Amino acid sequence: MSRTALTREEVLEAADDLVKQHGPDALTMRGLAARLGTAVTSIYWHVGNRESLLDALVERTVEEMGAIQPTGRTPATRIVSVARRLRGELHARPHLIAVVHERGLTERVFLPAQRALVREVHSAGLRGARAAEAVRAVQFQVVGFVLVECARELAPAQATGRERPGKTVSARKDPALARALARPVDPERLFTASVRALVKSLLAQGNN
Amino acid sequence: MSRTALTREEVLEAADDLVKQHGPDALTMRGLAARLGTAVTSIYWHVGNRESLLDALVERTVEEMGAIQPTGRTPATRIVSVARRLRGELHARPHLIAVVHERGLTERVFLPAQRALVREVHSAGLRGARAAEAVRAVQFQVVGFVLVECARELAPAQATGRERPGKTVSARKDPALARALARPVDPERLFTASVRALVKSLLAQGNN
DNA sequence: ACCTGCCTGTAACGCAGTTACACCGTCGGC
DNA sequence: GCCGACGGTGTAACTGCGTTACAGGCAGGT
Repeated sequence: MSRTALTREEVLEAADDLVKQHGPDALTMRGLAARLGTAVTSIYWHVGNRESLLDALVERTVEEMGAIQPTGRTPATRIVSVARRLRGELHARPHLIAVVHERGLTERVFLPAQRALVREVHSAGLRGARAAEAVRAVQFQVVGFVLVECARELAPAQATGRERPGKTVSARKDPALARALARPVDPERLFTASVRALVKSLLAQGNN
Repeated sequence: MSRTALTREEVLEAADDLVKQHGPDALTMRGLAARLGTAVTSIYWHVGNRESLLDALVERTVEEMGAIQPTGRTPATRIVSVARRLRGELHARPHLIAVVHERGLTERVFLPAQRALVREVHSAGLRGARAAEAVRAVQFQVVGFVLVECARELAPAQATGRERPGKTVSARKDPALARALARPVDPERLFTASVRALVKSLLAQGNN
């Protein structure tokens, strides 16, 4: 009956498609089996269970991302470029973020950028623990930011809440600020500004 | 039969307990009913459905957190203190983070610190869009960091991966860095350092 | 006495992950 | 040629989940 026998790779491919298109919740074992024109048990035979399937998907996608190369002249701009590229890669795979987060595989997503960051931080003159701290600060910053972004996208009518108007003292003194805070965030802009600010401080010698 | 009639508040309280102790996945309608010694339908009568129940829990907890007061002398240290306190509050409620994140209510969790941040940023001399950007950068930084922290805690044997030893160029030149990166992260330390670095840059005038 | 609104319980529906078990084909050994 | 092992598939079930249709119970107003 079976067309040419089912392979693990086929299963992963179909699962990846499903998750890419409709998110991780849409990945059901029965649905996957139906899509492949086979029975549930075959899926289990090839990939174990849903958990392993998701793990395999994460691994697959992270490898597909590969390493990240910096561009720019100064170490600071090169680090920022790495951060932006990492964010871009992650952002292009929102489904991955969801899966990774709910499975606690965040470390895994740190790695593609790690080596590049180490190199740049080092060439900026940072050594030892200080350098490691800088690398990790940037990693956390990027991944954290992307997580927040993804979470925000899930909320349609975010309903910024019942801000009683004119409540904040500064709101009166600085209407421009109030207006800016009322406007929706421009994540790209905010991200670049944040990373730039963070990196600038991290690379400055002798601060604490 | 019923002891003294079931009330919405009782339901919320029990649900809160359940989530606090065993995480949001442990909150099942049947389990909740059993814990309250009542039937499932009563739960539905009082809170609508699981979604609304979770929403109500988030609302409850965020209100319980209340506003956050800064301490310290300079605006920078005061902002850092707000960030640390917000992190502390969130960290004391890991269950809340999970729920909030998977429901896309991240904005909600930004608010307790918002007013304090606005005030401090303003008193540091930032105005208008620049000030708003600074406030948001700190908010994203804090919440993002906590999200990453929570995700990491879910992964028991994180398995930092197959780092082929000596692969990175800098690993040879800077063994201290390699060692520091191999060690587990100290989140508290890294958080403070990151926020401090970010704030320092944000408050510096005339940078871009 | 009866109706109405609030509240509770019984029993089911549909869908999820998972698995026990029977089956079918192919291939190596006799 | 036969037979058993093994890789792979299919049927049908189990459990547990959120949710709901429906049948009441109990108070109070008329």
